[in-house]
Amino acid sequence: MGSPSTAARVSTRPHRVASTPATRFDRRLSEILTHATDVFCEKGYEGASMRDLSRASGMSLAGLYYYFESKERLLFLIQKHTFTTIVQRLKARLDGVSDPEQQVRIFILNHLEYFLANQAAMKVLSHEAEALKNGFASELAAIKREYYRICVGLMEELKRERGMQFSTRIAVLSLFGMMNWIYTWHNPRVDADAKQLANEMSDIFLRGVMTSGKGRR
Amino acid sequence: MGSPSTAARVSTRPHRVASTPATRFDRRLSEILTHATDVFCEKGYEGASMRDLSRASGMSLAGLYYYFESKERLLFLIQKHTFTTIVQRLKARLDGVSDPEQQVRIFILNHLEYFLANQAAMKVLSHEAEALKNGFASELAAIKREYYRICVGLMEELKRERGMQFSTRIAVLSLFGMMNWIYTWHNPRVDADAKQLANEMSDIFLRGVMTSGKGRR
DNA sequence: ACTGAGTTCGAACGAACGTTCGAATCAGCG
DNA sequence: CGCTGATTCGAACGTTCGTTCGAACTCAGT
Repeated sequence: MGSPSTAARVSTRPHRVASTPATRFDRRLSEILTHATDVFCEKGYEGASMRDLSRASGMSLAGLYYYFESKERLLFLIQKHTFTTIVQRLKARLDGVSDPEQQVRIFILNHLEYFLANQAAMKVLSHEAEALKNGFASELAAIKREYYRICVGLMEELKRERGMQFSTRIAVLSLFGMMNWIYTWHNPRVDADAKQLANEMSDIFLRGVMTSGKGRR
Repeated sequence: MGSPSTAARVSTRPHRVASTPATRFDRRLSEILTHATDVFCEKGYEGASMRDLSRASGMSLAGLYYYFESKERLLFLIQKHTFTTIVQRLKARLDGVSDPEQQVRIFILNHLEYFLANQAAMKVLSHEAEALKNGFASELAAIKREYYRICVGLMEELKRERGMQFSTRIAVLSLFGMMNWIYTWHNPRVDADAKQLANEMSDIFLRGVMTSGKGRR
């Protein structure tokens, strides 16, 4: 309400030729999202001001509001796009693979590859998970739950196949912890690339969770 | 400079009898720290205003500044106290234990027990790790490094004793990820207590890291 | 050259921010 | 009681915050 009819929404207008894959509006918006992601990554959502975002994207303070109606919605757009993309890539990679262990290894590799290739966006996704409110929060929580459910499904399948016993919830959440914590320590000049890290973490996690015996202290 | 000579510092004044373990100043300060910890936990450091802290601690806005000279120093005091305490408890528990696997299990148990018993403080410590600047940041980084080094030491000892091969850095940082991520998911009404969680995570981690074979995919 | 929709901006809004200051209140002791 | 230093507070400081508004610019179609 109170805004121009076509502004501040993702374009639904037809684009005539394939020369430009999206409208000018969408292209400019995603440029802004990219710059905003870097600023949120560096200063945090609350710590970053609209004036910081203006400076980073080279657009005036007022001009930004042509592309989104609030700072909170901007964060939402960043998080939703990032999360949707990683889920979608995962599904494509899992397609056609049936061995449960392979599937879990693919899950970990997909997560870490995307994480390291889009460090800023993934840090914003991990670190600012609680910054959104109400409607924004619940829409994002739905995607998060889907992603979590996929991982739980893979683990349960692996468990059934090999007749193992462990708490799926603790295992999966521990795995997420291992993977997401990366943004606090990964240094591209010191640490290995995503493929090798994924192998190391997969080995630790899978060997840890397999091995039937309860292994009490 | 510009502040009263005794104010805004931890007391070095002698307290005469053992009836009160600290001065009135120190007691009041730690009450404020407790309330501030809850607010920082809920709203984040940047998201929490001094007026929020005033409301939560039942003291006037101006009154707070009698106890610390800036919002940043308040966060520093919280983080330093929390981190110092967990390191100190760890050292006491490790004393006299010589079996490396036992030592690692104790490390994990100590971390998780303290984490769950002081969830708010540990979330502030984990989540607001980048909020401090310059002097404050480096003093805290020193404690963090000491804690990290202790864990690395235990792992190297375990590695030597059993002739294993793995990257200590990746293993230790993965372990920290598993443990610290807890603040994003732990629900006391659903999840087990610290002792059991520590056992489950220890089993996953130790079994994952042991087992000599490289285990390539 | 004119139109009209799409895009950008300078300037300002009221609210909230962290911090300060001087006066008021309190507690303990002569 | 009255004195003294420790503690607390209301009121304000100047700055920065997210957001708004109307005017100006761009540019394809006539």
